[in-house]
Amino acid sequence: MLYAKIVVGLAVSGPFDYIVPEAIKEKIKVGVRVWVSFGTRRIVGYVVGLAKKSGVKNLKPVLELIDEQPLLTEKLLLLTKWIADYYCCSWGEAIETAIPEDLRKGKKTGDASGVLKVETTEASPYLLIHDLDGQARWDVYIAEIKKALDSKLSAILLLPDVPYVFKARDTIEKRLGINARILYRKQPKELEEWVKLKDNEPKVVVGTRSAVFAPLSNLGLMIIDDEEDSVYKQEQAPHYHAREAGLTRSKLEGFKLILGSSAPSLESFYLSKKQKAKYTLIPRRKEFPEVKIIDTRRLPFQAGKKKAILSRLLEDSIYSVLNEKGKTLLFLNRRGFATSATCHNCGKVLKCPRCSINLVYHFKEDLLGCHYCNFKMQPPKICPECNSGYIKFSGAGTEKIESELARIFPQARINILDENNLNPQNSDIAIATSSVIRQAGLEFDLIGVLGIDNALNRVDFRSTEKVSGLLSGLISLTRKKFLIQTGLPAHHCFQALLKKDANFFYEEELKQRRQLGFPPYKHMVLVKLRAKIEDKVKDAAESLCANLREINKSKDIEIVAVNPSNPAKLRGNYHWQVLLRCSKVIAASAFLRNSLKNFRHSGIIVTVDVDPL
DNA sequence: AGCACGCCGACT
DNA sequence: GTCGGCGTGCTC
Repeated sequence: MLYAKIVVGLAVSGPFDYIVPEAIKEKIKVGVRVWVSFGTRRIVGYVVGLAKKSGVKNLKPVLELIDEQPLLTEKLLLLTKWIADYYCCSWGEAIETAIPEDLRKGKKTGDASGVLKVETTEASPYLLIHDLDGQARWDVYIAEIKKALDSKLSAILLLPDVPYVFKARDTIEKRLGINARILYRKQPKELEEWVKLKDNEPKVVVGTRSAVFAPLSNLGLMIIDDEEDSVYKQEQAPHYHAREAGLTRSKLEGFKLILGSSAPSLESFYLSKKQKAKYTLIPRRKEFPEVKIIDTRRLPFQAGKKKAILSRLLEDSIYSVLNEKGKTLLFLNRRGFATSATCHNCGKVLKCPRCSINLVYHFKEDLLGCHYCNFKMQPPKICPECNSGYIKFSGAGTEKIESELARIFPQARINILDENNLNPQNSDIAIATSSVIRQAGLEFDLIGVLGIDNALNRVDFRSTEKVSGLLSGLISLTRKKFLIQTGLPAHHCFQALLKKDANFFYEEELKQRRQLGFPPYKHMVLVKLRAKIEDKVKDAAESLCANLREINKSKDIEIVAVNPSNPAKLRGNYHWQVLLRCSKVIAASAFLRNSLKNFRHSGIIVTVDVDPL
């Protein structure tokens, strides 16, 4: 008798044993897909093991073989198993996040030939490239890819987004004179492209997050560019991070892993600090601008009025740049005109009906909009709450700044840069939110940073890191003058710029993270709960938290808090979360898997997010 | 995640 | 009397 150990793409722990029928005994292999009856359903199963005996009675048979050759290599099975153990999902769910959709639905591949195996036993060194120049790291990438190909090994290059993938593919093809493959979710002919990667020809694959699972068997190199980008963390469960998956895959398969960024994550910097990764700093080639930090607490008041949006110094600087026909960029991370709409009479602040978020007034459309869901409404003439007061708009967004500037500098051409219009060509003064920073090749004579304190005052331990990354992106767009208006001038994310020391911020931030027991020193785990009824979610979250505290025996696992999420209401659902902290994620994940198994509150959806961003 | 089984309310 | 609500348990 032969039995197959099979996992399925559902939130159920397996593997499940099935009888292998005589007819397919010779053909079934670890790594193939099969059709199985599961409960009352017929679904795709993934064979993760074969055994001569089974401890389970009344087994069902495997219904049908889907693949002639293993779809999943042994290494890919190990990697997905690790994803399941670390990110607290089932092995089957992890496998399904690693393969194209057509394969999850049981579509046949038209056969792939992967027989020959080139084992690479090279130790896996990690390299972190901190590239202040912005583009210089590409020389290293190209050289390393060439090196891999010369040793008849393949390379994977990950980028945050599809347009970058195409750009990178072109660069590689041009500089190396080869053909590179492209891989990203939902690309045309994704399945075909995926299957083509399985032959053993050395090749270069350029892709997005999911390409970390590209089915290459002879990897010599993986590069993760812009490794600090949050898109490398999957928003849906399983919430894996491509950097962590890449590090683990590198350990399993023994290839070199390069992390590249102009503003590395603290996780990666810490990796290099611990000597686990080699650190290379590429210095900034163009001149460093003059940096000034303007203390807004000491801004002179305009005669009898509230504080000005622009400080005197910034206003004067813009004026002289204008006079010299130069270009100014003003950065403000708040879209819209007014960031809150308040009733003059009862003080009611208008919020999105589906989210716990203030509505933002957009001048051009003359609409109030929610920046979380796409809710929009006409601004009411009088307060819907008390039916008497007028609605007053306050808080400055990019549109407000635009109108202010138009008043102060009537002669200037002023434009807001956003997703639809990233070209500052015809602007004397461009106003932008963070979407602009990625745009390569922009150059300004003056950059002014406004309203950054909101971002810094968030109850998010990563807020400082985000601001620092934002500033380093911005400062790369000028070689002349960089002005920051802030009420927190002593903050290390600003002081780092004054010191012109690339590592100052990281050292300082790591000190604080260590003191507070935050990542990368400790791991956070969020158990998220959501439902339509607020009280139900609250009760469920609190009872889950109490339950976890009661049954937790591990000294390493700390059940920190139970809170409403931020935002607490999103698209009509209420969100609560239980926060855990630990040093050993695999153990904490196993603890949660066990505890959540018999925790059922009807109508409530529970998900686990390990290492949340 | 589904899907079935089972025990309570309001309808032809 | 029965249709159907969803709470509960299971899937080799």
